[in-house]
Amino acid sequence: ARALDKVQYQNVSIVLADMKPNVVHILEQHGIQPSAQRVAVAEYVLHTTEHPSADRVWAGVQQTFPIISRATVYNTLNLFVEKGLLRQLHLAPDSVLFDPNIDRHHHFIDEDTGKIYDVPWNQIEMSNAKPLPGFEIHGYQVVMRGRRRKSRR
Amino acid sequence: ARALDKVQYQNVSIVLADMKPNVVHILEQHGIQPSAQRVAVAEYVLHTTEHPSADRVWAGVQQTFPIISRATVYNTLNLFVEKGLLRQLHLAPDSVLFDPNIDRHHHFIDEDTGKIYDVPWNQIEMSNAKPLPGFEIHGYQVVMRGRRRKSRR
DNA sequence: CAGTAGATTAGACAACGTCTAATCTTGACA
DNA sequence: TGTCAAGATTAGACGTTGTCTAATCTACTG
Repeated sequence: ARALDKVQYQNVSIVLADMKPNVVHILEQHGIQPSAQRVAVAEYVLHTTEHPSADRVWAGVQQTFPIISRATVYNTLNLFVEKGLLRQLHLAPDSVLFDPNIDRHHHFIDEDTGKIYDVPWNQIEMSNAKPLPGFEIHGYQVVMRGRRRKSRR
Repeated sequence: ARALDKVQYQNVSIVLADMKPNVVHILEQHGIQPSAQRVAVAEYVLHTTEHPSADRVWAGVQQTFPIISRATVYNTLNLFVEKGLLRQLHLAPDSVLFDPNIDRHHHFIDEDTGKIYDVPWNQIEMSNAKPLPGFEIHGYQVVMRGRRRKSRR
């Protein structure tokens, strides 16, 4: 695997000091060419416990990697989803969210803030989650909605 | 309750022949002023088993009620949701969908066509669907994804 | 050191949903 | 019935999200 400790674009070169080689390996294991931009996006999106939107990722990555375009972030995130590195969530009306947790789990949505929380898979017992007749099921999850309880005593 | 058998706008009057008075009562029961446009939207959206988007509703209503603007359809659908007549679904990346079925139920998404099917509430047995600590839960549902099975023999 | 495949880019573009100011209709009241 | 205020509707502008395209750049090959 290559070092990938710097990248240059348009005569400007950028040193990627803190890039853990770990991320490069993850990309390669998923059959993704580890360009510097992709490493930067992976570095951000795989190390968050939130569920950021594409533009949120763009803003976050730009802080450590200023030279990256919006199109690349969108391309990269879609590539990661295609390669099984991320999952897309369609839970909010505003935008698609990306979930770095690819293990089975459920979601809880705070209706006030829009924040999304992971719920462990085995916290909910479920049975008879069968597909419709004539269909095959690819996956399922429980989506819960609620809001923070008023503190009382 | 008023008759509401016609409406006029900009010197053009439209007769609402087939409007079931039933729909007018439903609107009034939910505290909604039954204008002609609202009745037309309700007539369409409450009598479908699909899960149309707002623009889909607009197109559908226009076939029987040509004089209605896009803004009114959006306003009306949002009003219906606010008054508990419809529910919003955030299942697809493209647009918000509206569900005339306000009873508890689950959903199955055909990943090929994007079509959404209702799944009866009691078909799935679930337990321990508790809120996160410090939260109160407002509702929950199971979202399943899959595709039509290839026919074989 | 060229040549080529793949990655990146800026900006145009399309779709969805909201907003605003103006206009219209309705219902109340005289 | 005529007037008026409150509410409903409208066209179009606008903002955001996401995709697309053609051009440019980088990295790999020999």
